[in-house]
Amino acid sequence: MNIQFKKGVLELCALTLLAKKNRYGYELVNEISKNISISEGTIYPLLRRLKNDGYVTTYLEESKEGAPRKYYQLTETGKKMEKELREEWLIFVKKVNSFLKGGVKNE
Amino acid sequence: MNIQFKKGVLELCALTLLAKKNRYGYELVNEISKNISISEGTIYPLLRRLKNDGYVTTYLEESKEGAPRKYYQLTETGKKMEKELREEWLIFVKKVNSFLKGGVKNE
DNA sequence: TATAAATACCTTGCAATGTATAATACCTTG
DNA sequence: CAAGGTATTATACATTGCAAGGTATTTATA
Repeated sequence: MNIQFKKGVLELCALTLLAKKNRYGYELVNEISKNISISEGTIYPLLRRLKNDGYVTTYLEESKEGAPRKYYQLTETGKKMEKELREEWLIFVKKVNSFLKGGVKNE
Repeated sequence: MNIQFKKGVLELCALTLLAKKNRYGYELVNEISKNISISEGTIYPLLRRLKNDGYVTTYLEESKEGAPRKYYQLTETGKKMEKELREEWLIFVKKVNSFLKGGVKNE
């Protein structure tokens, strides 16, 4: 899969999944991997960015299956960001598709 | 507009426009800019990459309106690439949209 | 003639972000 | 206690878009 397509979209995917419920990093990797190939080395730095930017907060919880899990929870800013990014994405896709269909305006 | 969304997509846009007819760099900047904000500093390096990778060939033509124009022409490899990238893009969009609609499989 | 503006091309350094790889740590099972 | 799955983190790297700046040509303006 084209690596470049993913840039910026993974953030949207992560925010979207977190908008439904709190999840831990490893879980996000697995969920996203079902549709888009992705590795751990991608998600964890992304989650740290989201936290640094104030879009999520984190808390630890024990797990019966291994190491403790760090859960990520959207902040209000994060929820707002999720909506904005989603809208931007839909507009962007429309514009690109208008190219593919040969319909460049004013030509 | 989100910069990251553009990654890789601009290449597809350029290839798509070139699939219709040969164009010069400055023209591509203007055409793409009608839909997606883009600067010359993005297109010229991109076109050089396309040439280095064998997707386009170039030739010069005089212009009455300014400096000579460097036209870009798709090679056979370039045409193939355009199709592939287009298909990859459409598949990718579908996958992302399946996230946005909340329909992550196997959940 | 000189100056400005538009056209057209190119280069450099930077920022953002995905990847590969490895290290660390926890827990369960044999 | 060693092995392997679970889970997080860190580092070095590659790609690509952007801003800023530069060059050259033509035409219009002063």
